[in-house]
Amino acid sequence: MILERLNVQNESEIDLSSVAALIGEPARALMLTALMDGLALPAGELSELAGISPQTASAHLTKLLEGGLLAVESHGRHRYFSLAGAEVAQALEALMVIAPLHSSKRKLPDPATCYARTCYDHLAGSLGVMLCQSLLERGWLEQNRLELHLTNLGKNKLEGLGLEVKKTGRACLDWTERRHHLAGPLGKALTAHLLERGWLIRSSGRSLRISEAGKKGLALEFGLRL
Amino acid sequence: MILERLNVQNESEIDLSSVAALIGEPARALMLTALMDGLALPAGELSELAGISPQTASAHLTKLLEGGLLAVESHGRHRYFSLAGAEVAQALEALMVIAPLHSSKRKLPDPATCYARTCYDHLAGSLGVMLCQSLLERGWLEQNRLELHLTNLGKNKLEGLGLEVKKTGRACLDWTERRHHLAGPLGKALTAHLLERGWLIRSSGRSLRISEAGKKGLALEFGLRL
DNA sequence: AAAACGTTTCGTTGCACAGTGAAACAACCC
DNA sequence: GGGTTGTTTCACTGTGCAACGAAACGTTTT
Repeated sequence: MILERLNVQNESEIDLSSVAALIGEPARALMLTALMDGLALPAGELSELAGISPQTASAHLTKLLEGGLLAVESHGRHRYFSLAGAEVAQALEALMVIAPLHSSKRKLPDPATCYARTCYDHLAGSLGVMLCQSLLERGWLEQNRLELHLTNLGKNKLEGLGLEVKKTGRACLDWTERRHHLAGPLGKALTAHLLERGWLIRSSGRSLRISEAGKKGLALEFGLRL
Repeated sequence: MILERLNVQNESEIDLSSVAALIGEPARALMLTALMDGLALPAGELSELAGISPQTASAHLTKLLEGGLLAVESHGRHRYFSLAGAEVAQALEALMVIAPLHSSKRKLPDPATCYARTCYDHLAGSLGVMLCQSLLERGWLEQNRLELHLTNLGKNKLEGLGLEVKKTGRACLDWTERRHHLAGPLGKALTAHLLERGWLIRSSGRSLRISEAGKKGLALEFGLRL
């Protein structure tokens, strides 16, 4: 997980108006506000969110990066963008205060979404972090830097659930929890499994909720205390 | 069918990006920062400050007004613009924080400028406030709401200095001091006199400094303790 | 190996908007 | 009154930049 931050080529050119101009483009403003909860989102998702094509979004994200408003984290072929710091979120909030009508329209991070959501293709939120933690504690998973491998115990247990065992996992930083959750093919497969079984149910947006069966099942199979 | 005014008249159209876009234009940003001390400046001075023609400045100022970033006060043929509120200044500061180079380049209000500066055409800063205060205490000036009139004593004294006595003054709120100083024709004439005599010397920008002769003269003639 | 996917680069088009000169308007001065 | 000054309006030009299609690149998956 490499956190790169592009240095501004000509620093003397960057001033108040430049930063404001970066925010002052509807599509960019949408992407920035989407990141205000500190979550890191991939370029594609941001482009969808802003209602623009991936190419256009890429150009915008590059500018935001160069302007020091965003940080990026490359995960394979994905690039996860997040606000460069709390000061950026603060500035956005300050602007919202003086944006007449929208001070009422602005919504705080949804608690349900914080609890359980999809992070691209896998489970995130505090539930995702808890699950990952539990699998590590039980010895189903082994962590080597950012790689998460199934142990033999884990393989057996997952086979018992009818899951592919060839897949490998990857640690993904959860921005609401500031701890890792399980991503990569394994994370994707596991999440898909939980959805198929009806333990997790897609709610509005990326938010997820747990079914009654899911509560029992997750406690029984993965040792989660919910 | 002519589409009248695509400009944001409908407040529901105003959002984060619109406000940021207003600030994100170099000339407008310059004018806004010039107003960050809370001072109200006329359109002409703002256009000069931003290095643009009066027409262009007028267009910009109109937009800033419609966007709710500025307030305006008409005094005769002058229109004094000021920030619409403290929240605006706060947002501008928040933006300066995340403007890379300017976190180091950003200068707090210059102490010298805080001490003595021109406010359009008259003396402002703590020196301006002190002078106004002293003239009131000595009974040269009388205050009636925002009007500052010379008393007979004041007229005599100023005539002794070779100043016009027909002129009348106006109280102008000093934002660095949060107290009034002497403005209006009288303030202008008095300041011009101080400059002519070499008691005050124009420094960089609107900042002023006091000469040695000025220190003595101001103490002697106006009872200022410097 | 090939195929699928996420992302970026390139080339082009189109539009919003800052900028100006000329002129109108308004308030102040002598 | 006429002249001056501060500001705005109008009509027009030029350009910076967001947008997209097409294609290239790098990674992951089968």
